[in-house]
Amino acid sequence: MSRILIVEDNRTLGYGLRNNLEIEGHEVEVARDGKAGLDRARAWRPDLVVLDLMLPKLDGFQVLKTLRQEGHEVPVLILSARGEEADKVRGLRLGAEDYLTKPFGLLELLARVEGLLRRGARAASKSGPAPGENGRSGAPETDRFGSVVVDHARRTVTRHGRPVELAPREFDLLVALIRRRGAVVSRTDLLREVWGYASGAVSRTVDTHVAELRRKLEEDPAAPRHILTVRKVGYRHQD
Amino acid sequence: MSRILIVEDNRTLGYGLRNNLEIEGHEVEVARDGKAGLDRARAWRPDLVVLDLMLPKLDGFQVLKTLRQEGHEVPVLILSARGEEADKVRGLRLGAEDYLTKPFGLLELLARVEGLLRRGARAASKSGPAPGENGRSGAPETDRFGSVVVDHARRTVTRHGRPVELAPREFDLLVALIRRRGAVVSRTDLLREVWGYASGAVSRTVDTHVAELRRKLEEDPAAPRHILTVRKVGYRHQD
DNA sequence: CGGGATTTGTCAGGGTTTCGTCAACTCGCA
DNA sequence: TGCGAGTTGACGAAACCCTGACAAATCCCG
Repeated sequence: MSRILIVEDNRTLGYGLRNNLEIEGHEVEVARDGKAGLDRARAWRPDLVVLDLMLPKLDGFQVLKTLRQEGHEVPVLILSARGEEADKVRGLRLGAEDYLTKPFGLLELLARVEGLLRRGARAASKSGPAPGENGRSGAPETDRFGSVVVDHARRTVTRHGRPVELAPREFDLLVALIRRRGAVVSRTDLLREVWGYASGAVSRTVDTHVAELRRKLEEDPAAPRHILTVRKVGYRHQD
Repeated sequence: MSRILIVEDNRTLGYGLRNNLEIEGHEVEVARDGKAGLDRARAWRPDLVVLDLMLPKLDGFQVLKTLRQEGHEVPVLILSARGEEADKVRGLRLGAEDYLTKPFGLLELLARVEGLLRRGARAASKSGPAPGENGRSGAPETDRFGSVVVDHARRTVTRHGRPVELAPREFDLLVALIRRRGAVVSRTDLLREVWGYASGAVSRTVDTHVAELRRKLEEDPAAPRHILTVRKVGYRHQD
């Protein structure tokens, strides 16, 4: 749908992001250092740049500054290892649209990417879509299974029409499962998506949160019908 | 709905304004220096001009003066970096309709734009539309939730029919939450919309203002029913 | 079919994060 | 100088998350 340039030297992270953004339907390129990133941005004119700050050859700040000086208006989402407030301020000052500190969950990044693209999309097309804040790209506004309704914009869940309180991690986990539409998700993938790339969390963590979800959402938590265990692999969501 | 010309050399700012005004349903063009701005104003005949004062080639004062000399009565909203009273007076002398100093919140600008357009529309047609104060472009004139009524035009709020005094920031924050119609708004987005583009404001600022809103608007501020916290993300308004 | 090995479910304690609150401070303005 | 609005950091309370130990379930294979 949109063209996204990722400027990131960590190969694992770069590939992971590319994969997931491509699954979302975007065209993606990856540059491994600041110089290459700048060149690709100039030549390829992406709709969004995901920019790591710590980069070989030319750091993210310089890339961003140069881009802006040359008049590129492309929205930029900054990734930073340190959570330094100074970095954040500096980044936003230089004209970045958003800022994310590692470790971050994949879902959080995807959400921000979609947000930035939605905001920026209208600049190009003269007749923007109806101002009713619609015209979403990928995800629907709500999901439902059984008597459960998940409202993504509100970050709320109801069951039998009554609100269910989910903790942040629980909600993110639920979304990660729903997103896969029935496919099995390994614990590793869940940890990556929900907990974040650099997270060293292990052991019973995922299971505990799944249990909590079942307790709150399943009619009979002991015999789940929607959040299913796939032995030796992970979990799977079913309508 | 209306044609708006933005004359602003800062690309990031111009881009952001264009996006948001287009979301509000307006047709927008951006000129990056005074000369280009003047040309576009002559040729395109916008319904409103948003005019930066500090501009390359031809500063805002000169643009405005020339426009007026040539007989253009288009409403002009001046943006200025410095808050110099002299500038303001001079701008209004030259026939500007309104004046805003950076950094300003997005909402404040949007509100003034709508105000100017409404006023301008009436001036154009001698027999103004029915005095019922209608014919708006996007937002409704008032919002209500619980026993609270928000009058956008007057920037006033009542609760149980009795007026509630809100500070400017508090009112803007409330509007920003209401505008999203129930969706979660992150602290970052709130800072962007209410506090302004280049604002590096951080920490407890948003929370403090939310607390104040709850104190003034909620029946039981400790158990809010309308201005809700969404942990790890931000806040959400509910009818 | 049964025993052992592996995997998952459950639970509660404590460390951590996040939010609400408050008071001090700055700033612009009269 | 006094005032009100806005901002900030400190602090405490609450929510949340992780972990490790143990129980239950499942699988493997004899």
